[in-house]
Amino acid sequence: MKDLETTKSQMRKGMLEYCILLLLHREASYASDIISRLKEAKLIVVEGTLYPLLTRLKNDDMLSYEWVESTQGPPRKYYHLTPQGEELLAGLQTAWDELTDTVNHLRTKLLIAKGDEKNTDC
Amino acid sequence: MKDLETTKSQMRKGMLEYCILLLLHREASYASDIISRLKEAKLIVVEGTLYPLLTRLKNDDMLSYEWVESTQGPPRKYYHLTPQGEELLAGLQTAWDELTDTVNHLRTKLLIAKGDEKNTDC
DNA sequence: TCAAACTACCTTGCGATACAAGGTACTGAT
DNA sequence: ATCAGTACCTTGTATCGCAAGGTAGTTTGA
Repeated sequence: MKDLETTKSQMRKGMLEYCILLLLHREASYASDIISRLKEAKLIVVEGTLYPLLTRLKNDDMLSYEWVESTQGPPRKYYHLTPQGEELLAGLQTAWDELTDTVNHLRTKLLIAKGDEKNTDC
Repeated sequence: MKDLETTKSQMRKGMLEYCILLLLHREASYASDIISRLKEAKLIVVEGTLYPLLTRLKNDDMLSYEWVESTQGPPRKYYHLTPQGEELLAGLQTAWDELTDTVNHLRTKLLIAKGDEKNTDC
């Protein structure tokens, strides 16, 4: 039964963009490092997902970057939020809150109504 | 700037399946009614989204349905959860909780670290 | 010197999803 | 008989995440 895994994966869609903006809001970072940080936070992301996403955000003027030389290995592209990116982050913040409110509302209204029938305060 | 709308829409992916299982967990229902209920909960879903989703869940034995005659209009397909569907719902419940925990963790760790610097309890 | 390992960049092709738009069919009222 | 209302469903398009594969600079070690 692979459907649970599929849907769990689907649940992450869209939130990745939000989480990446969150990470970059604090401080500039580069792709490989972003992947490591998200993995620490239990959000597995791979290169084939992240690079197109960063490019999209850059093309929409939400991010910009500078090349920074590294003492070990090739140079790195450090991304940071533009003012527009900060606005987008604020908007996603609100969207995220509204969405969780909606789902939790549905949940308490529907699940408790069936599972927890001891509540007879009507 | 259409990117916010796009991403808000993305944030809903995967959660629709969860919300629909939530609705059907309480009582059987049919497609048009499910759309109305989700709209009340501020989750806009259209037919072209819902019908394929219901079919997918039925083909995976998460849902089953019966035709029920209506006093007004054509007969309706009333969907309800199978035992497997109940298991899936429980799994999605856990997945949802873990995901919101992860995101909220990232948020308090990163946003407050920058915006709210009065917290100097280190 | 040359090759292997490491790091970091990026692209291509696939499957899954949401949505817009359009189509079928039954019912009841004008 | 025709039109509005309800409920079903399908097709085509765009987007997204991911697996897999590719490029290139740096360091290490034989």
